[in-house]
Amino acid sequence: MRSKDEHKQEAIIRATIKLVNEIGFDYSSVAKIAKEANVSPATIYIYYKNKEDLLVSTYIDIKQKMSRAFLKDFDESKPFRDIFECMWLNGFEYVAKNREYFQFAEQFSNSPYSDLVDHTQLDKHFEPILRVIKKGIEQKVIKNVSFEILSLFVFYPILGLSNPKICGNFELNRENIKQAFTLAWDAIKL
Amino acid sequence: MRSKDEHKQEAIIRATIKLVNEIGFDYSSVAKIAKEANVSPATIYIYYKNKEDLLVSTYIDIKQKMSRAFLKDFDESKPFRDIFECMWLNGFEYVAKNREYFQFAEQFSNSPYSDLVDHTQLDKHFEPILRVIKKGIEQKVIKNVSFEILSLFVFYPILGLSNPKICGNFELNRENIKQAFTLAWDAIKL
Amino acid sequence: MRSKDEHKQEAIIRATIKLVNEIGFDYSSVAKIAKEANVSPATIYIYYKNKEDLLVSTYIDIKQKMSRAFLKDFDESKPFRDIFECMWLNGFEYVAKNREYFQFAEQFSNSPYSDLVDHTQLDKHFEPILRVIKKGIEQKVIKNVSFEILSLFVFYPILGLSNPKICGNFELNRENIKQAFTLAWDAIKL
Amino acid sequence: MRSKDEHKQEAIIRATIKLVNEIGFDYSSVAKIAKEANVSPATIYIYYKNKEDLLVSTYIDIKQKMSRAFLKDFDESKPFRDIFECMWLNGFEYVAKNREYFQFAEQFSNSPYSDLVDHTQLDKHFEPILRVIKKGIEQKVIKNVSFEILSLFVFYPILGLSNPKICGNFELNRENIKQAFTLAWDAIKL
DNA sequence: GATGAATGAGTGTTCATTCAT
DNA sequence: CATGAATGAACACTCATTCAT
Repeated sequence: MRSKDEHKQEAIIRATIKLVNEIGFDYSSVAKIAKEANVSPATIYIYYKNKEDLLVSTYIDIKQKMSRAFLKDFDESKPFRDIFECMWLNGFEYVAKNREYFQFAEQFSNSPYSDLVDHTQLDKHFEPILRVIKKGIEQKVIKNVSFEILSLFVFYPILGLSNPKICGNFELNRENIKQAFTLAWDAIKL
Repeated sequence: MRSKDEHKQEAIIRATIKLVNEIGFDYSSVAKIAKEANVSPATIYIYYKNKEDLLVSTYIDIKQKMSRAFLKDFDESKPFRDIFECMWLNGFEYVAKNREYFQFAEQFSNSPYSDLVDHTQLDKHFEPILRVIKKGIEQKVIKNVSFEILSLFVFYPILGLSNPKICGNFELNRENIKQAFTLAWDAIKL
Repeated sequence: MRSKDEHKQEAIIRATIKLVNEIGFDYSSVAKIAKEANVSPATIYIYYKNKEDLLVSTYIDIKQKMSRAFLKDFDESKPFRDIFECMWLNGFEYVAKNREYFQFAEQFSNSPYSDLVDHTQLDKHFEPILRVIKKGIEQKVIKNVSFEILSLFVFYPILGLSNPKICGNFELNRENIKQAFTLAWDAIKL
Repeated sequence: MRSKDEHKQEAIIRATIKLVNEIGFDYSSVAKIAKEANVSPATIYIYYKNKEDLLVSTYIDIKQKMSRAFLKDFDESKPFRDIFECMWLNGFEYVAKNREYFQFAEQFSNSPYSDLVDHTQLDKHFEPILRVIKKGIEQKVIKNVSFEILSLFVFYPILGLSNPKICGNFELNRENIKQAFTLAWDAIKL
């Protein structure tokens, strides 16, 4: 018996993300992904039940990595603004360094496959963020707005940075990041 | 290209937007769009060169309507903050009332078709906005950040509101809108 | 608009029967049938919903033709033995002249597609036969056995004649037919 | 090829017959048969050269068992009618008790695999039957018809009984069998 | 002997598009 | 102008079979 080749599975995931970003969600057929990964189309079906499974699994993988990045060095005992800054910068940096992941994620969440994901399950990983935000509101450090609105003005812009169609030739230097964070903070601070 | 024909063309556009939003970009085949519009597949090729043309045209149409909405009652002689508020609220209202347009636009800009659009041409419609922003920076009313960053924290969140996957059960009442605008304004004001 | 080409549909049916008989039910793929009929695989889907529909329709078509053949010159006023002989010989002749139909039918009824046919509906065409048989039993001309058993010893053998694997090099001349009918009649007569 | 192995081989044969009867010849893939037999697909290729070999071997196995059943208690010294009755009833009983075997056999003989079987070899097992029939004809006990026709009216109906599509809800009790034999005998007796 | 990973060729079906009417 | 018939190419997926372990 041959054992499952980790390299192959990784190659498949890489090929999936690459192709989806290059030619879009639709045109990324199983055959093309297989070719890009130097693998037979049939091989993909050893690792994944079907195309849906491949895409959903890849998405969940990315999301989990993302939540881990956001919560790196998370220390709830620090003052709100420090926690928030740490979290935001972590997120920013991670997205910036892994743009291709988030292009994929963006395309995925705009596809019908998105409905197949158990979002409440996935959101659990982001629960600590929610908790901190609530505390910030209680302490009257930030505005009392719903998490949806806050998210749209504070975290959603981060994802926009991964979209080369929105800011393709935009350089993410230290100064830019600082500026961007200032906008995010000013938006929510009281 | 009069009367009866425009009915058909409109039906095709409506069907395109509806299907793309309901079943996603990839599954929206020409045949299905034709059926939804009560038209033969061949008829679509009378009004549009091919599928690409249909989708691109629909996108441009939406974008133009959007720029017109943003610039309604545009009066460059007013003070910056008034112009900005008017513009932002117009945009917000229009997006809120035409969510399906922007779901389509979102899906479109994440597809490879997006590359086929002459963005510089499209951006011309938004040129007055750019001009006002620049003036605001010169007058030291708002922060001196690149248009890309500003856009991400001020206008990009508006689009997020049209995405039911982001804020599906979120009610857009007068108070919410006011709150949201406050966040946008606080983000950029000096 | 091009109108549906009867020749094409006929060619598809002919190709289906021919291929099923030559290479068997399993190996008769849609692609092969299309090639045999000098038609694109996609064309088959204009005339039939799917492969199942193609096969089931072909089967029903054959069965209806068969019932019509059995009941040719059917005259219920004649004496039982005459009706029976006429019916049986009609059937024999038809099967003999259209062996390929019945090879297909045999293969079909041994396939899982068979379950998809509304047999009670199909059997209605054979209802007159059933009625005559019952009368024969009442008049004590033939043995009082269930229709299933009678059918197996009287009509089922007819179908066997169409199977070249059972009697491939068997010549069906006038004398043979007479002999065969004698066996059938002796089997059931009282 | 001892102990444990025979268990496996038997399991494979059982799984083959079961699956072919349940889901049909075409859908019975090697992978599915392997799963049903709790065995790896590769294992099947230890016992059989390929799928064809598996199916053909299974068929021959069934046929041999059948000929042995027909010829149980075969005693050529008895009068013709007794030999015939014994043979026929043996056959009937065996088929009735092993319907699944004959469903498989029926499907097999309608498949292209059937051509791969050396029928003259197989028919040797039935040679004693042929010999007896010939004697019956010489002794003017039965009609002088070709073995093919005789077979169709006497033995072929027996196989029909194994086909649930022909007589699914038909109960095979002692009386039925007697009746059926009477039909068979009346058909051929002079 | 026995296995599951691996695959090229094939499956049924739908695609975007063209064509004759 | 408008249509449904027609199609080659592509789709997601499964096949029988082989191979390294």
